[in-house]
Amino acid sequence: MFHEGTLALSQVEHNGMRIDTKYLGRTIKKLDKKIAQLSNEMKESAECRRVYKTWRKRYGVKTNLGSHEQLGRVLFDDLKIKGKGTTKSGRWKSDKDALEDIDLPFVKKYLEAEKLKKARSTYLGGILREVDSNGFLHPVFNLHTVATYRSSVSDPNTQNIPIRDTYVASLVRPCFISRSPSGQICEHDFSGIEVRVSGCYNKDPQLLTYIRDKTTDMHRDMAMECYLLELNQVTKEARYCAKNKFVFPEFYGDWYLSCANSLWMAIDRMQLKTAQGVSLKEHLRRKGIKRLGSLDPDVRPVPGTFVHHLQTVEKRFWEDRFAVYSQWKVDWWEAFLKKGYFDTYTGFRCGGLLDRKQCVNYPFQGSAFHCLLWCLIRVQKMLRKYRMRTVLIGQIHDSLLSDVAKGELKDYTEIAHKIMTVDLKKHWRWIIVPMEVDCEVAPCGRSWLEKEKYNG
DNA sequence: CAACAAAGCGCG
DNA sequence: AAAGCGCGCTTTGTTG
Repeated sequence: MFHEGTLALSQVEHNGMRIDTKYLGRTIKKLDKKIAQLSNEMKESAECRRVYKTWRKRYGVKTNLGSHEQLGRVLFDDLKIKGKGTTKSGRWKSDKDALEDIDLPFVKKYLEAEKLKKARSTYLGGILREVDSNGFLHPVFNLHTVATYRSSVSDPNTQNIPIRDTYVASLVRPCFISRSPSGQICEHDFSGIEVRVSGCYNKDPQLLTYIRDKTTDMHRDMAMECYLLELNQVTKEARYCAKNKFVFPEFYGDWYLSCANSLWMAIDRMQLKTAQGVSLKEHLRRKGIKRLGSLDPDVRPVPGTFVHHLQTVEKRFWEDRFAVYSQWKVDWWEAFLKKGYFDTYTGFRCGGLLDRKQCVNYPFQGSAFHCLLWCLIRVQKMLRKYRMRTVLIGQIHDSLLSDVAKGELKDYTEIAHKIMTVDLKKHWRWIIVPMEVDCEVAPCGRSWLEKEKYNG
């Protein structure tokens, strides 16, 4: 599969992604201006003066407003703001999490500037550096670099193009356009494939039911438990938080203390409410949970705190709800210790120095990607067989990116959908759950940003 | 100047 | 006992 995959991905490299170079140049200029403007405000506006003066006092001509190490010293040493601890080497933590609750205009501007600088240098700058004279990008796909036997992409990396922050996405994604004014950027995405594949390994009956029975909803149920909600009180946002701040972290080996913290912070940051409009802080207070509680691992959780509550949620999660999954992890790890390796269902052997979490996470991270890779190979064969003009232009772990030629959308999406949901399952009988695919398509000649849900 | 480590941040 | 997994890329700051 990797031999065929290498050939297929080299074709994807050759195809390349069309770049809107005019937009790129324009947006770089615009961002440079915005970044300079922000930097100016940090130095000269009245509301920022106190912080900037303190900074100058400490660093003089060495003042660098892009240095997070300097920022940490200024805020947490000089201005006595309460920090969020230090890194391993003893410097103040100064990432987004440590800064975003500080109510200073200077810090708000700093965070905004850092965000724009990231967009400017990593993304727009990276694209500009790599785009060829025809306006095409040809990123490099690797199958030999990743410990889990996933893929990686470089020069530039097109597997981490911004999407979650809608503003940054709206700056970067318009760069990626169809190669023809009548063509369409199209993306097929396996939904929840890592969870599905993990179900194939651990065969936890509860997890399999969640996957197979569409009337059930794991993330909704965990939102109910985490925030003590009734079914009719769960909002989309609460479900989102349960999914991304509890379920996935727990599946990958996180623990209740850090989950409790991020779920709790999310209430204010995302202004979480019940469906009826009551703030979740207030809601929890009515249920007897009045504060977060200590995040110190050595302090025993106190009843009436959110930390204590999450401890019980975690216990039920692993000991009652997903007990079979829990036991599978124990068995898989012990088998690895005994043999020194494990084999994935897709035919890969992982050995060497692995810790417990890596050992129980690698098999489905790799296997999930192999599902996508197998489909990519097949889709490309079909495109060639039917002499279609649609081309594959990328792959993002569980999704397939294409530039669909005029008049081929219906055929292409049918082919891709069938391969991903039907043929794949026939090829690998270990896939004992349904595979589901979301398809998104951009209007003719428009960019990757503008993809929207497509229904046959 | 190059090489490297650390910290940070984007994605699945 | 430790306290999410996997990547690539950038800037800062140090070292030789």
